Amino acid sequence: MPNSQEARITSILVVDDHPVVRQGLSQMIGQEPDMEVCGEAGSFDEALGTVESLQPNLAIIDVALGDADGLELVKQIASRWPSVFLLVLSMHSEKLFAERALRAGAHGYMMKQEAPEKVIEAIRRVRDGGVVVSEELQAQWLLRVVSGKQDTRSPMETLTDRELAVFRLVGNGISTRNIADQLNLSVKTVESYRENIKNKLGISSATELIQRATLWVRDSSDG
Amino acid sequence: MPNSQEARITSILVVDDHPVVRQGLSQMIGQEPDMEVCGEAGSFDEALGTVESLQPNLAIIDVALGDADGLELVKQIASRWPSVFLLVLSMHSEKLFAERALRAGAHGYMMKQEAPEKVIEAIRRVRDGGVVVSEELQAQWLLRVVSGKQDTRSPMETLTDRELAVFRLVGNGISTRNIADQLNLSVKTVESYRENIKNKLGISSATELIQRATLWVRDSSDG
DNA sequence: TTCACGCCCGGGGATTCCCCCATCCCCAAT
DNA sequence: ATTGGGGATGGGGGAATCCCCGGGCGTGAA
Repeated sequence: MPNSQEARITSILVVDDHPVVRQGLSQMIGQEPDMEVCGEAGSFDEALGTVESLQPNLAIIDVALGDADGLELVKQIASRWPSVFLLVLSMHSEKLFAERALRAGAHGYMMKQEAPEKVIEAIRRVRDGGVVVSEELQAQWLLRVVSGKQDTRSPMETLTDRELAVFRLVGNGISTRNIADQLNLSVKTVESYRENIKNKLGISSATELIQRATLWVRDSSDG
Repeated sequence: MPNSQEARITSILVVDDHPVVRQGLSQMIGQEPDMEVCGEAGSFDEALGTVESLQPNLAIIDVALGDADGLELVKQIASRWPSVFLLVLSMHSEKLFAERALRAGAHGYMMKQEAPEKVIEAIRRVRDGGVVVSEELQAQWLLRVVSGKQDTRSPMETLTDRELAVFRLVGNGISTRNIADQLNLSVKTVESYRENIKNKLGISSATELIQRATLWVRDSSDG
């Protein structure tokens, strides 16, 4: 069983709305002998279609697919094709998205800032059934478990997946109505999310909300 | 059809804090016969160093270099090595950064969402001394030239004192009502100013106005 | 003078804001 | 099995705003 390489090659689907990033990942993966890129997708719907038609062993997914939500894509793929391993890639801090990604059904989370070798290594570990998060975050989670129930999370980390998705779209300059259309929700629901966000972040007005969201999207940091 | 290809090859420096993106750009460029990647940089300082040591013909620069500001890098390179052509790449909408990039000294602005062929084409046009922005923005700027006199001023400079004051307050997250109180004006007056600003800056919605004002206030305070 | 333009204000319909609240579902603790 | 928390979804309704339209008033330039 340790032979016959052909059968062991991991087929990978790359999902990112930036062609440049897809190209980079495909190139990196193509240089490895034990994996290959079987397809690419640049949008939410395209990703679902290609997962169905290509049946990859693994998918690499960006959390920010333009105005679409990568975490939502992870949830849908995880529920409809549970055998597909999922590695989430993002430019955002792990503190904010790693836990959400894993809860959504992903097997690993990695930042785009990481070196190519790290990404390749992460793919192998996810493919082999492992879980990938940064060591700092692992240590932090362990600490949280050991030290009891201290909630040391920052306000941003208390946001729900949905709230965070709305927050990101607000930062992209999308109106409440368009956010509702984008997420297939009622305008009233989006309004509720915006209120919740404001409460959790200690924001009092809509203009401040747009401000904070704009700066957050631009700096892609946490806090 | 020309000869002596060697002498015509454009040497390019790729500046981005994400290795994956550098890999993608390098790969795309490497497939073209008339250009090559002579180096990569992942940070502000590294970029300055490699420009000095490698003397590339052209540099592709991301506006978001981690904590550093890509536009500031553009300014410095443009002033110290004026012969280096600069193409700014970003994941953000052109409406927010394209004009800033050009005024900082870049010769082109392109979004990462664009297809690889578009990026390659943009490199060639910048290399040949051209300017690259999206067609929509070109049309918008042309319209401004045609409709009025040849006003080479930045749209920001066309704002009147009052409009600028309102713009600054909007960027600080102050509501229309509070702006009116603060300036001892009617709410309707402030609304009119906001409308005027939107017209002059080519902004269509209130959220975009807050976005633009927020970003403007942010980097007119530290830079 | 005329004319352009900056400044100040208003009407009015559409939309959003903002604070209430309700329902449903899932899951965990009791 | 019951209770209770939290998340997701959305409604009501009054206030505030957005957004396009318009008007006056002053000043300086043609």
